[in-house]
Amino acid sequence: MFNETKTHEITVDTVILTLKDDSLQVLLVRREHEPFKGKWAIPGGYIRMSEDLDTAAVRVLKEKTNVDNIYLEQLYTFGDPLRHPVARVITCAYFALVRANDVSVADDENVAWHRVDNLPPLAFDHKEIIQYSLKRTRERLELCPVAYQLLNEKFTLTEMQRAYELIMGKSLDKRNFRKKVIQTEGLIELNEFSKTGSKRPARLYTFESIKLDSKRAHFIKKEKTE
Amino acid sequence: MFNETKTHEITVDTVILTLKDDSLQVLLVRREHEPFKGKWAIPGGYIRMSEDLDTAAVRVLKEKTNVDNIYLEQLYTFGDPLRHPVARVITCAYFALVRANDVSVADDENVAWHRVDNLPPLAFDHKEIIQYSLKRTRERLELCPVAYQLLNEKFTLTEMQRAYELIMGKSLDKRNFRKKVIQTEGLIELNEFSKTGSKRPARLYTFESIKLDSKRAHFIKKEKTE
DNA sequence: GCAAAAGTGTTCTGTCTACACCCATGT
DNA sequence: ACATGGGTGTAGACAGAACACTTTTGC
Repeated sequence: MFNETKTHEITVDTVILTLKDDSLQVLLVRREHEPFKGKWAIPGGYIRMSEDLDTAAVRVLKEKTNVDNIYLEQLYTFGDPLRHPVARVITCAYFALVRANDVSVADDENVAWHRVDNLPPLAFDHKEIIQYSLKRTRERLELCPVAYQLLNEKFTLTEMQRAYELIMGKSLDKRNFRKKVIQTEGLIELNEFSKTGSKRPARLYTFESIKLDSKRAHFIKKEKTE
Repeated sequence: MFNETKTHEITVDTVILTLKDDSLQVLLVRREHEPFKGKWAIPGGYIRMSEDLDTAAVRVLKEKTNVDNIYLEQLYTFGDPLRHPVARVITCAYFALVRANDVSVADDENVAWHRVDNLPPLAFDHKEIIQYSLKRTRERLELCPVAYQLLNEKFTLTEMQRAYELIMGKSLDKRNFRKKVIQTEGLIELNEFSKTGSKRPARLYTFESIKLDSKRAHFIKKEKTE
């Protein structure tokens, strides 16, 4: 009976997604300790006694990537008693969308971006968590333009379309995409043009700085319909 | 530093919703102990070491209502350090949709259904949890006909429409509602008619027994589009 | 002048909304 | 026969999908 009432450990783990090298990538860290020593895992940590779950997730993100003020949303809480081979650890999973440029990661043999379509073997149930975060990201994208969280502050519509395509995993019609996206509230057309490349310059756009955090994320759909 | 790495207590709390007396109601239990002794709260309990979170939620539900095999979905994990005035208790909240007829509750001064539009003062952050469960239920209802989880096995379309109206909080057009609902996959038109009442008998419908559990709930939308 | 990406409209189709009357039964 | 809730169809608005050519620049 003691066994049945004992409390459990609880952690936060965060799936950190970015666009990089024309693919959707997730930040993984190599585990330094058993279990799964040497395996890749999504970054996580314990929750301090004075911290809200969101705050803990923000802290973990900041520690790993040195970014804050980004899109961060609680994903799901995973509590299978067998998910951890040794202890009983329940994890409250978050996911974050970050701009690759904003991130300063020690991208070395122990911390690295991995393409979500080519993941290495992962510790615990982290593969399932990542898969679920992708599903949720797609759902979010259908409701609101969170993709701009992955883009630079100024971006072309082609870049934005490519972000959508990478996340949704399918190609989109250029005209339909633009027709829809230009009537998105908050999108601002700039009088600037990308000067990259040897082709026709593309108009740049930006987004009003709508601060989305995990608290507001619950209400995205509601806000849209009101 | 000890304080910062100490583990936390974790519970599951379940918002149990039903339709009763032409209103959406939630099952509340009166707290027997401090803190909030005597206040109403949603039922909850500790997670056993060998239990998955879903299993714990099912168990709590079974203990309180003696129903199982109903719609149960993880809602959100609430972890504000101030949500519990004494200890640090993180709660993984679930919500369940049950048929009032299936439930056997000791409906007394300590366990009772309450209309969601007229809640008594609640312990902890349980009001917020209930509000969020209503929002989620509305979202689910837009994607799939979970309302049948609240209806008797055989029901009339008018009953189903009323369920939608109570959950969505607005009245619906009868013809549009029927047009949409009759093309829902899984709805079966019976050659039986309700003989209640003194008016024209209404055709009865039923649903194929699609077993929805919290695991599948993640994939409801996906299944619909595939 | 040509290669390469940027930019631009129309038609069709299916879905959602608004809306009013007849039907079957019990009393 | 009448009161009551059950049951039905159509027209307009809107959103999403399919689809091809012209424009601007660097080389």
